[in-house]
Amino acid sequence: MISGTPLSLYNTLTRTKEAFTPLDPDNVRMYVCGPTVYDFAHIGNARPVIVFDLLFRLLRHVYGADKVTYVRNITDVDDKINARALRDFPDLPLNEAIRRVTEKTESQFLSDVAALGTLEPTVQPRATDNIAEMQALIADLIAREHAYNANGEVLFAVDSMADYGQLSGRNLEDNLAGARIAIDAHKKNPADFVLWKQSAENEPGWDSPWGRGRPGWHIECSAMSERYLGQTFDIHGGGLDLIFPHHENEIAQSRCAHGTEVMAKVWMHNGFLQVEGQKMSKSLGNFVTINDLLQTGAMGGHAWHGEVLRLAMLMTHYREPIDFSVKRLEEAESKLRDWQRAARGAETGEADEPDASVLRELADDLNFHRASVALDLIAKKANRDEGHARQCLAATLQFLGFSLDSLLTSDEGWEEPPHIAAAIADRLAALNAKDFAKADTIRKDLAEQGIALMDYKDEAGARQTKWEIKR
RNA sequence: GGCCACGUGGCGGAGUGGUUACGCAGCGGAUUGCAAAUCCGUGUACUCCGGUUCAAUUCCGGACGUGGCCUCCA
Repeated sequence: MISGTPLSLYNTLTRTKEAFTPLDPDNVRMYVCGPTVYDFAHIGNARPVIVFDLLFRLLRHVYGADKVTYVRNITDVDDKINARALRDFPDLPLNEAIRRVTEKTESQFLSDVAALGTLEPTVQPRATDNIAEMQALIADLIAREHAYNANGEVLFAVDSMADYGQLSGRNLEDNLAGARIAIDAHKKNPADFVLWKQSAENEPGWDSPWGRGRPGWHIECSAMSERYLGQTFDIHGGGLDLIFPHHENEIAQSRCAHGTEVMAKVWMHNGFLQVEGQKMSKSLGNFVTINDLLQTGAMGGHAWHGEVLRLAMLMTHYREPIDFSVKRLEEAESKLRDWQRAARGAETGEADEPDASVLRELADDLNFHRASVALDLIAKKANRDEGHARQCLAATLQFLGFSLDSLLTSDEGWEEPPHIAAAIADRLAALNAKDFAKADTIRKDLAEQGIALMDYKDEAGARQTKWEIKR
């Protein structure tokens, strides 16, 4: 362990916080459920992306940047995708229509997510590139008598697994009590779920020993995690809502196919999100996509920087519910600006280490909020010019996925317009001549261009001016 | 009906069996030609009802409230 930081993570499987020990410190392996690419990702989708990016960064720091494998899948086979393809491209052949939908949505997702300050996962496999692996897994399950063929569907037999339901803490009787499971005559147990289903002519399908069809929802993650991470790996993450049935069924498939006791050692789940105190839904009209926030005034009347969204998301512990609101975004924005102001002028290099106290807080089940308190303290020291606080703050911000000037200068390709420097020089000359009227005029002109000027005195006591973009 | 979270001061949000969380906003002060930025100081809290305890916001039980899952929704 490079930094000697002991990690402790909350494990849904045991409902406790546990010391984390990787199976192989030279290859720490994490799988996170990624998007189904049929529509813009909403801000709820952004939460696991951001949370597990933070964990990825922490793991890379602790075990080494090249010793962590992070897999986030792209689900590009799904009935919602089919429906969208038929709706949007009714005149194209189905496969072509589907390809259009998934390619467009995937690239949109990747650019949205990049704006949130996230690193790219090591591998981002697509379901459609892993059909053969899924079929092999299903064949194994049938061979081991954990799956059966009925009515043209291959189903997983939950009764064949003694400890099915371990992750979600529910037993099969509980599920039946709800009486909301469709009783299908062809299922041996109503809780049995589909591994492979037949496709009609107008549905995408692949040839298989069980006829032309397509995979069930859960099997892709079992197949892809095995392919890239092995039969047993360290961490599996996703949203709270995936615990049941998705993750429960992934576990059932993988363990039964491989005859293993464990699929992933640690299961981590982020909490849900509301918008302005209400459940996010299209019918309530408060459905907000990442892209809306980055590009439009859908929330708060103007677009928000991706790093502001990142901070707004991390301000609350990942397992707690979040109420996503304009007020929260404003608070995140002013906090990030405070940090960037305090870090300004820092000279950073590759050797700069993130702050130890920040790392310590993050190592405690990703307690970002306590880490941010530590960051506030460093920022305060930086503002007082204490020691290496400024460098430390800058390095820590970058480690956490924030840039050093995104809120102080303009977004992309920003270069300081020469007239700003000239105007500042003119104004300083005016000030030294005690021509305050002229100085104020210059400041007002720049303010109208969105540039805020701030006077201060340098170490020699001479008057200086700095500037930043104001909103 | 079953299972699972959560309920902290104006807001955000940690944490703890007894001692200031912290941040934002507010207020007071310093600094400043003015302003901004920055620094210093400062008030308000733990949903309700029982129980355990010398002591509970923190443990236990219950109530109420909010949200999630049991419907291929992160």
